[in-house]
Amino acid sequence: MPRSLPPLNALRAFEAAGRHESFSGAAEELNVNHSAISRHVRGLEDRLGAQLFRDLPRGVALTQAGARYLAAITPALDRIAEATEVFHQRPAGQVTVDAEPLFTMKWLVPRLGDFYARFPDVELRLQANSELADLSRYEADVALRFFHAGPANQAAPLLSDAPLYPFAAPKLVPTPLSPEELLKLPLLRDRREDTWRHWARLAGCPPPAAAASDWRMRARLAYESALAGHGVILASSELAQTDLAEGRLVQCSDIGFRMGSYHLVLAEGVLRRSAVRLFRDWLLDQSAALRSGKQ
Amino acid sequence: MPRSLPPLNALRAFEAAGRHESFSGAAEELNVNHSAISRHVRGLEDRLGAQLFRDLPRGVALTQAGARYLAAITPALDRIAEATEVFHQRPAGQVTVDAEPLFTMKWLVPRLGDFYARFPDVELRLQANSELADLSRYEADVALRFFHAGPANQAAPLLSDAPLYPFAAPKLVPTPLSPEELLKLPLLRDRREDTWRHWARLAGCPPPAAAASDWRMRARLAYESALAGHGVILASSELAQTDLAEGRLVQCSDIGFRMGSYHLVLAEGVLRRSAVRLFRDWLLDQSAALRSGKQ
DNA sequence: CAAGACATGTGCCAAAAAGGCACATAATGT
DNA sequence: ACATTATGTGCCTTTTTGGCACATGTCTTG
Repeated sequence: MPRSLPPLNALRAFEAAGRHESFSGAAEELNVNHSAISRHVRGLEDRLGAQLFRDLPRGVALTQAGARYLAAITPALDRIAEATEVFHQRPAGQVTVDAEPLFTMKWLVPRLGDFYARFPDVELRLQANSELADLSRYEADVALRFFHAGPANQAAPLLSDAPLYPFAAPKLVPTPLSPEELLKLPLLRDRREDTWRHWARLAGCPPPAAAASDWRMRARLAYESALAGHGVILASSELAQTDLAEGRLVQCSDIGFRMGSYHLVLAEGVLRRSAVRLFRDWLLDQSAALRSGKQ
Repeated sequence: MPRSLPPLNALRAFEAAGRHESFSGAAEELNVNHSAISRHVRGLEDRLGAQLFRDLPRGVALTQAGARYLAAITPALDRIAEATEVFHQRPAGQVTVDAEPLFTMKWLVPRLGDFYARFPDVELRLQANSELADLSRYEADVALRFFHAGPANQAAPLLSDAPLYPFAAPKLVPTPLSPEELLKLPLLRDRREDTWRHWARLAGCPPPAAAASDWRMRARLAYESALAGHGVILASSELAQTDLAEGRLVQCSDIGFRMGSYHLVLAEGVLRRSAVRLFRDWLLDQSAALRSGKQ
């Protein structure tokens, strides 16, 4: 049941001619010669097998069928024009974004160049907070947060569910290691979760013994320590992406797992602001592009 | 504020591609090569300055902006297709038409050839009644009636408001006459109205004396009598049109007047039937064409 | 893991559509 | 009668559209 549409350019000519009840008027509106309108309308009439205009001593008038048709076509084209309008306005405004520090630095900031280029008139205000707090407390419009979330969460769409893998500076570990060897290295531990214990279980090894370097630190510090070659970190492959690509980190093992995922949380009612909608759309597109394999 | 529409053919390509989330699929639907779709979409993206699709490892997916746009475009195109559909179906059905006998013969019947040619599957059932009767009494769908009507009547649109002029067979009156001479000829009078008295007043003459031939007869008979050369008739110039064109009648004077007009009356609810809508539209178009000077 | 199938991008060229110009017709108003 | 307005049409140019063939990159399958 492929839908059968009339020639759309002829339709635009007809619609303008119908509104003006004048081919010349339509021609002027569409910046073409009157003969173009005349031909389009005639072509459309032939194609539809119906007379749309009637000759007047001076000009033309819609027939009943033409008037009826016009009454359907005009709002349809209006709707198209309206939907298209959106792309022509350069949206402006501020968006306040609250995100976890490591995510901000390693995921968000590297992509913002694209956003700034596309929407130079939208001002992003970045805030870094680790805690899962009420958005209104920080006066943020959107927050990017890590949840131990279940599956699809309508209210908080997924941004990143990349699994955690072990990463280290290449000077510490020039080449992939066996799990046993890896667990003998200094393990950088996040302040909040003992992810290494979980990893060891997955790898089929005994839980790693506590060591001098096992001080648990904030994610941001742990990551910097890994970059400095002080140990191995379990980090999201998406966060590590740029450092991996530029050789500052290497992936030490194929064994990885998911602890949760990053999600987008919106403050009440902010979607009414076009700048916020824009940022949200852009974020979700970035996320989808990342997950679909390409950049 | 000329509305700015995107290239509509590109839009159709985008819409199909968006629905399928596949350029090949869209190409198949539109019976073109996939490269045509690819180019159209790219052109639209360039023109809108926004990305509508994202590359997938295999195929494409809509971006947020693309999805939002599609959601507006699809119903608009649907609406166009729906409105266009009407022209493709060959409407069928019966329409029962009740009209005054003279109007039927001299106005309606001469034009019906056009109707039959356009809508061969619509069956017209013609009835002739002189009286202004309830439509339902005759079981007619539409009636064509002469009113002494005021101006625009929404419920009963105008069909013909041509003025009455004196007509006669050329063998009786080979050339236009002065009113005085004209009033000496046998005057054919309609059974219901003494229109000659009115005409004489307009022409600035005394009311015509009663004569042997002044028998008032039905309009149809009066008209036939005029054709046969038995006298002069006051008749609507639109009704006399064909006989005038073919030389069976000549107009005897430029003095004319309006007694009322022919209108279209519809029975309750019959507009729900497409055949009736069609006949009504056709009638109104005929009427408008006639009044606008051309055929 | 190699081979084939899929899905899309692109250069090049041909076909088709659209548009402009000039002129014709027809009606209107001075 | 004549300029003006509004549209139809033949002829030609320009623009758009589309197809083909090939390239890339991925997924599937034996």
